[in-house]
Amino acid sequence: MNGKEGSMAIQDVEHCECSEIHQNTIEQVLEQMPDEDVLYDLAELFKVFGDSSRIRILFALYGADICVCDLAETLNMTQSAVSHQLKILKQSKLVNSRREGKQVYYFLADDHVRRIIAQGMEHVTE
Amino acid sequence: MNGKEGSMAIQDVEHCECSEIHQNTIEQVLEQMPDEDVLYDLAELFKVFGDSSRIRILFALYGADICVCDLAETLNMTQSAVSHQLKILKQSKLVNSRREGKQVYYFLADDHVRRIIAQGMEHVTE
DNA sequence: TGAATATATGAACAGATATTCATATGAAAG
DNA sequence: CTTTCATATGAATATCTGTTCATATATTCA
Repeated sequence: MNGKEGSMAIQDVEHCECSEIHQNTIEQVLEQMPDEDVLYDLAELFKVFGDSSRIRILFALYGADICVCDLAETLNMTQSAVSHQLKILKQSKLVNSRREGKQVYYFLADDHVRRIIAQGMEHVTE
Repeated sequence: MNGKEGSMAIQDVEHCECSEIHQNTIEQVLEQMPDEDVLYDLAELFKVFGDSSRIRILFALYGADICVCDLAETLNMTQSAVSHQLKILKQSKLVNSRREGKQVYYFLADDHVRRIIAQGMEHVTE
């Protein structure tokens, strides 16, 4: 009895007890929303940036390619911890790596990463 | 015995067993790194974007001001869950609110939010 | 081939976090 | 002022996540 009836289906649960629901507002908003999976991917992307260790790694790689060991030393982290985080960063396509003998050098994948970080910095440092 | 001695102090622990540490690389990287607290704040900021529910809320608010109840209904969330997330978004200064009678309308705080999201979208939808 | 070194990875644990449930607050209408 | 309605909030819980520890993999050098 809230103006939403019939063919909606899937989940016919109430989510709030309010009676003042603006149905047309809701529909308009829903129309301009990206697909659920895009939203999910976007959240996942930001989640990767949302950790101090990973942000520090990304900043370290901002200007130069660095090997795992130097990263660990620079950031006061365990080699293992760095490796784990680098794996996450690589899976998210934020960094890439190349092998040089025994060492593996990591570097930022592209300029998207730099731009996203730069945007965030603007908000933080204003 | 790794070339780093004397006045460093604070934490004199080894973080990896590598002997091939490039000391000058490390120093250069450390110089161009922002302060720890800036990095922390930046990570905290992205952490807020790094959750599906909050991203969905932000997208819903992208084009229009919406009250809590409509948000809940639109996003298939509990009113309580929405409120909790809105609080986090507000504390991070990503949204603001105004009261209109019994309802509270939320809206994006500024264009930083839109730009950060837009940058993320570029990476995700490419 | 074998030893040494740099990196990767799996399991376990501790800390963080999103949701739910119950309830409090605050505005509005009678 | 009392009731009703919209929102806020505290506590509890289940889930997720980052680090550590132990160990595996892979490359170089003797």
